[in-house]
Amino acid sequence: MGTMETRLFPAQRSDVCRDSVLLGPSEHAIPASLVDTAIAARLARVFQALSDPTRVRIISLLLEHELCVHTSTEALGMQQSAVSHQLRTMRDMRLVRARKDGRHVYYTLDDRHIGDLFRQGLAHSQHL
Amino acid sequence: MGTMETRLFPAQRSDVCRDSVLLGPSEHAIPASLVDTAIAARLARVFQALSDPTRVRIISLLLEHELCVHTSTEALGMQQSAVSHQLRTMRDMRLVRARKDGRHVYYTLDDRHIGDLFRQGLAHSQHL
DNA sequence: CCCATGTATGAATGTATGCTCATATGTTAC
DNA sequence: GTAACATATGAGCATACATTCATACATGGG
Repeated sequence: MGTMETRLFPAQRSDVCRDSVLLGPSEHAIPASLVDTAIAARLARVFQALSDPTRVRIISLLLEHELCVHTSTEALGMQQSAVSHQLRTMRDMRLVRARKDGRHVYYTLDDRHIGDLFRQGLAHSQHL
Repeated sequence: MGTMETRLFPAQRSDVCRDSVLLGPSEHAIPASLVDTAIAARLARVFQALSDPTRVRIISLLLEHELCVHTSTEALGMQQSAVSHQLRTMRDMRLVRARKDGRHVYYTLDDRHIGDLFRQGLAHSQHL
């Protein structure tokens, strides 16, 4: 966690535009914190996985314990097809895992980090 | 952080389908953790704000200090118009704040929580 | 074996969204 | 004023994606 030490709120008037006067016109100092394109894409993908209301609600459902598709469908008040499609998406995104038992399929959150992100996002969205 | 105590990985076979046997056919116990539709929508919106590679890169840029549009544009290697459009979106989403100075406009992260979310998401995306 | 139940999936559709191009607005310098 | 620079914005386009409908697949009960 403490890998990236960055004070967020200096709000210094230290723009690189000023630096460019010292460095020369095209010699802009690109902030070292700029993430690589590939990294950015992966990170965006993670957030995108959580960027849909239905998926958010599914995650909240699974925070407590695993649920089968049928129950989730009823809890969400949506069509079974829609839920299955989302669960498929979420499986591809490694958000959930499926366990088959007879004709039921039970879904669980794949990773506790997902729950953590969910909760932190929730905290932020409430203090907005 | 410790507001919601949920063990994520009991993987108990405690689905409500089983409970429904006890409760009656349509008497499914909906997990209390299921968030309200409005809450879910807001939360999804927060994550959606971070769900685009360009926005992610912009956030990473602004982690260190404020930057003007021009510098950001060069750092990102994108068209000025594209960056301005994104910054506009991000302003609407309360991700960034603008400060005007002469012909420059400097952007900062609006809230330190954004940086926190960013870092936590980054951590998750890397351990995937 | 047949039927009900639980789940998955493909096609179609509507909508959201990110980018580009062109252009408008605002500011500084000459 | 006029030119150069910095930023914003609207229209158009292409793509991504969430849902619905119809249907297929799988399993268990009678």
